[in-house]
Amino acid sequence: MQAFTKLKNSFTISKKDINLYQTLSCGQIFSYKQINSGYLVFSGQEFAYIKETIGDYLVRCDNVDYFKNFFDLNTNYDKIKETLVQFEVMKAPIEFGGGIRILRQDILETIISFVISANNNIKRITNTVFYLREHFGNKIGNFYAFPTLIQLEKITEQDFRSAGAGYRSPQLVRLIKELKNSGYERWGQLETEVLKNKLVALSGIGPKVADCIMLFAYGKTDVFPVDTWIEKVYNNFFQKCTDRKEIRRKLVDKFKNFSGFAQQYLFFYQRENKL
DNA sequence: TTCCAGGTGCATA
DNA sequence: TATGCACATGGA
Repeated sequence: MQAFTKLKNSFTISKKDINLYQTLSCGQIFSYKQINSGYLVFSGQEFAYIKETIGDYLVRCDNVDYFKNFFDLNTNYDKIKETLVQFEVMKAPIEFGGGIRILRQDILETIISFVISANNNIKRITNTVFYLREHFGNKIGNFYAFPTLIQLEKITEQDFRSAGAGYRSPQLVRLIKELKNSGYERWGQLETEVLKNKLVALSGIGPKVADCIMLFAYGKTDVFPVDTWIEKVYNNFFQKCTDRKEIRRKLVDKFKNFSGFAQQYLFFYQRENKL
């Protein structure tokens, strides 16, 4: 019997409100697997099995509240898209990937995953994150949770290298020490700039990784992670510029509290179409 | 073989 | 404060 058939609870999400393929493959999450009948989604100590039906997605999990928050179901994305589509540059990306929702992911997993993401590709990041789960995390059903901070503290630099973290391995060991007693779990209450200063003070976290963590774990939407793909977007659709700090400043100034949403629609559009 | 991938840290000026 | 280089590693 498959482990996910033992999950205790379920709820549905209408396909009008989400496109799961777009939401999972747009680069915001590394811990999911597409299987024949649907998706397995992992976050921190939880997981869900999601089955696609004609009109909606059936989410089976143990912790319904966790996954309703995870999929950001209290946010009205129609209103967000109505606002963004007024910008000419957003019309095609929203038409193409309008089913994306920003996930509210486990903070610790997001921090570690996006430090691994630096100068890396999504396939390899995914493999490294799953290696960490399978070698150091708690067993949940037939699967593995992301390691807790206590479990992460036991991982050596060589372990991280074996996981494929490469030259980021010593930074990860240092980062985990810094996270202990930092109170990072409660930083969501901080103003965006205060939170950013706290994050970039940690090992392995620069401005771009901090923006990703703020958007995907702390729910801050007045941020605009600028990576190699967004640099291409900016040069294709705005103007020629290689200064990522300047690109970020201009895009946040343009999209304000909708920046994080705009970023995901643009990122997905650029990456899927290799424009 | 070379380039690229959800960049960051560090030395130098 | 700004610039430039080194850093693992696998796929295209």
